[in-house]
Amino acid sequence: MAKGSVIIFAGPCTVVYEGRATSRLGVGERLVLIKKDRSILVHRPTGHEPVNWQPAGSMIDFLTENGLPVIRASNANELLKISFTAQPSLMVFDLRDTAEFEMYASEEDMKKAVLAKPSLVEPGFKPLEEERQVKRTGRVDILGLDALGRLVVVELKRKPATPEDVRQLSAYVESLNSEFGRKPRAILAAPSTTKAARREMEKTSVEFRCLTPRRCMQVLREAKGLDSYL
Amino acid sequence: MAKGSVIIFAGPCTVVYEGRATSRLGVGERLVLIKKDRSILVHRPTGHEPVNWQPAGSMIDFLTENGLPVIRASNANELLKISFTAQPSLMVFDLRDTAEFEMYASEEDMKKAVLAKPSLVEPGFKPLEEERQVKRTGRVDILGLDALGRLVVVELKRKPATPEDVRQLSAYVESLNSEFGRKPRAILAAPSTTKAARREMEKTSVEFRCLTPRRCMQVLREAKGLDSYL
DNA sequence: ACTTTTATTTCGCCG
DNA sequence: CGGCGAAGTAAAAGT
Repeated sequence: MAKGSVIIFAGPCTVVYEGRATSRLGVGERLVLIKKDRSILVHRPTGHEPVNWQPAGSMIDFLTENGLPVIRASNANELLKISFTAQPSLMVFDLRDTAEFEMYASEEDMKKAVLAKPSLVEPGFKPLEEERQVKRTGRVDILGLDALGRLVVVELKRKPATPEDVRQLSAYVESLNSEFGRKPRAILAAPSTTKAARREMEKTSVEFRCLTPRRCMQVLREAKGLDSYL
Repeated sequence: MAKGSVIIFAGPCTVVYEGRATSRLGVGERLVLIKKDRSILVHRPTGHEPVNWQPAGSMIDFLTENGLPVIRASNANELLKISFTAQPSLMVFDLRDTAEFEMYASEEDMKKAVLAKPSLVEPGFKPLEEERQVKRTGRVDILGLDALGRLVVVELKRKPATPEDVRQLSAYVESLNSEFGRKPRAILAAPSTTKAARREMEKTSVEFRCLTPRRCMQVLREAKGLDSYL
């Protein structure tokens, strides 16, 4: 992360973007942030997302047209052009920031929790493999055996399960059926389901298991506490 | 859009987020933008995405701890806390911005182009309905008939088609099969496909038709040119 | 208000 | 480097 200056232009401008799509924005007062890594953001007075932007590594040119500043940020396939219609204010900040950003309770954390405590899925569940590549279909979160020794595919979601999630899991079931000649059970573990997902599940024998990121965090903390004794 | 002030704090701070997940960020110099709609952004010196944020409508409190400013931005389930470790610089910008943001060549535009010139899908294609609701499955982009009078489901994508897209289209085929007792043809029109999507298509009789947003834009321009004569 | 879909998604991982 | 799935996705559109 290290350090770098951030330049802010504040003033009235028009914005044109040509690239993956095309956009036009008429005259209005905005903030333009340009960072040392040559990422650029155009912010309107509302909305937490920039109206236009260009990711890091763009080529940034500062031009003048009719005595007013113009910023061109371009890469191989995209062009962002910001034309000021009056002299903008200009500020420069030198920022030093070497801190590490840490995030917890991701879907990855949910998987760690299930591997640490498989009964989160159901009593007697035994994980065999994680992230198994299923032929021509994709990757399964966890593959394991249930208490009766039957193959189980587990899909983890940190948000309410959608019909999409159910279809994806069904596709895994079909592929594994082809591969092993036996239909595995399918368990979708998520904090909840949407109604449409429920309907999709009724059609496809996918089972639902309620599992929240919060519960997984608890398990991980307990597991970590145990680790410190080993 | 109208107008509103934007407040920028610049200075060293720590950031804590608790909500859908949990994050921690140690001391470093950052920019904090607060807009009139009470959206809030924390920007590090690099990266075009904010490291932490809170969407519009958050409750924002300005506090003081040990003589230094603390910003708390919270909503029902989430809390963002920014604690400065030295006096930050403070700037306020009053921005007036009423311009309309216009974006072209979206998936919607692709649909308009196909309706204006159905042969983009294939010669003899005749659209019947757009955005048809399919029972318990979702909405189909375009439903029509091919040159031989067979039912055709068309799905449009402005980006390379994924296995996800193929599965979704297959689900439509199944639903329409149940509904009409006849299996429709399925055409996925996109600028390209991923390899995995190709494999998925081989399994499911979904056909691919190359169609780029750029070509659609041309057609729309032509159609617009025609319109001006009518 | 809730669900579903889209996105110039961005980001990270893995082949 | 491309493909693929996740994201505190966010925001828009439909129900």
